[in-house]
Amino acid sequence: MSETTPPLGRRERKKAATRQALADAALRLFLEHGYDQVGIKDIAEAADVSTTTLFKHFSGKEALVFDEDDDQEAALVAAVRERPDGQSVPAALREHILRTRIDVIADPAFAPFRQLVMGTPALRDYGHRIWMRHETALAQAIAEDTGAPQGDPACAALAHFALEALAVARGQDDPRKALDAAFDLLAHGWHALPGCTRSDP
Amino acid sequence: MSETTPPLGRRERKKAATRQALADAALRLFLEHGYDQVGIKDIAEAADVSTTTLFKHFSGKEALVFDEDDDQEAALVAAVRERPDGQSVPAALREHILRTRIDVIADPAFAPFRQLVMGTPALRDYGHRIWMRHETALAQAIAEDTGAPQGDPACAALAHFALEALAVARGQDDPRKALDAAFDLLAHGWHALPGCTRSDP
DNA sequence: GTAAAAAAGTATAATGAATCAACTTTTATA
DNA sequence: TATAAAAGTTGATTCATTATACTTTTTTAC
Repeated sequence: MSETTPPLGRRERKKAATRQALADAALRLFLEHGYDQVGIKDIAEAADVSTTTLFKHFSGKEALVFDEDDDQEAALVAAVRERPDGQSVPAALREHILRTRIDVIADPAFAPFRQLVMGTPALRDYGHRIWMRHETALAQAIAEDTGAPQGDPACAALAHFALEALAVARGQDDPRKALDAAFDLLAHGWHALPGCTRSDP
Repeated sequence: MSETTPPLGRRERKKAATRQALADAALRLFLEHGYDQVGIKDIAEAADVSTTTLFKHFSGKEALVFDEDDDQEAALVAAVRERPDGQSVPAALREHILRTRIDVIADPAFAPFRQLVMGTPALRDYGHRIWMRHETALAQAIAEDTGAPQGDPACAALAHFALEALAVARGQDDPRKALDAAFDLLAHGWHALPGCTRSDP
């Protein structure tokens, strides 16, 4: 669906292996000693390459932790395009994010990784940034779906807020409940909330 | 309203002067040559202080560009608390943000500054981060206003989205229109939009 | 009014991420 | 097989930021 498919040459195989060795070494060391306690040099040494080689594979220290997920964007767009009949766009996005980004991380096996990322500002920010990269693609998919013009501000807003909903949810005690609250707001608006007195149309 | 009020000692006066000299020199140099072309050393020299002194006044290179606005948060909270009768929370926030963060910047005199910040990823991100710092205070103000419990996820979501609306608006051709679209979404929900077929309750 | 404390500032060196330039080895291919 | 492209290496270099140890200024308390 993307690159040179199955027949990888020896070259690309070795390249991928080096890259993987770097990512593995980095994650292991970060989990063992903490992100700030591990230097680029340590990682390169552990993977038995030079630091310059490391930077040819990864754009920076934080990138070592995140797999550059190409499919993630496709899945997000598909969640909108191929949602079941009768399901609204916000509902489709809520379910997709809940399934792929909240429930998965809730697995106790991911706890140390989760703790590493959320406990390191540089990693939290970087993760958030690459997640938000899907904003324009998602906005476009929503616009197409609803027949709105390219770059319609309402679609752009929904796309942005839907992606941000993940950050909101993660900052709360009960992420699932918080995600529901955020998407209820996006679906029905603040005026639809119970304790919303003093409102004007 | 905050610090040692009028009677500033010589010490604090000089300190403030040094700080201002640094901020002025930084902004001037950044505007002249671009953020990445100016080093910390250049700024310190222009303000005639050592680089160590610079870092005693500012937490980092990006902070030189932004006045650490203490009142900003107070104004945001006040916009919710002291809004006119009959105005909803989203409407109050929309107006406040439009007035203090969109219309002001639209002044052509701010164009170079605006261009500097928006054209420099490090500055754009930093500015966004300090703006989002008001999230919890705003969420609390909203919760108090509506009688919701502390840390209510719907209030947290509204606070987050309302602040993010600024970023959405700035990324569009017509920021004012985009801000309206974003706040319409927050106020009335996606289901209230015209081209919103295939929706479920 | 002076002495001690607190705070601002300086110089210098170190760390750590990221980049640059020049070179070697490996792999693929014409 | 020759050769070009890509992977990797070495070593130096830049730049923001921090640490250490020192000097000067201003305040405050006696």
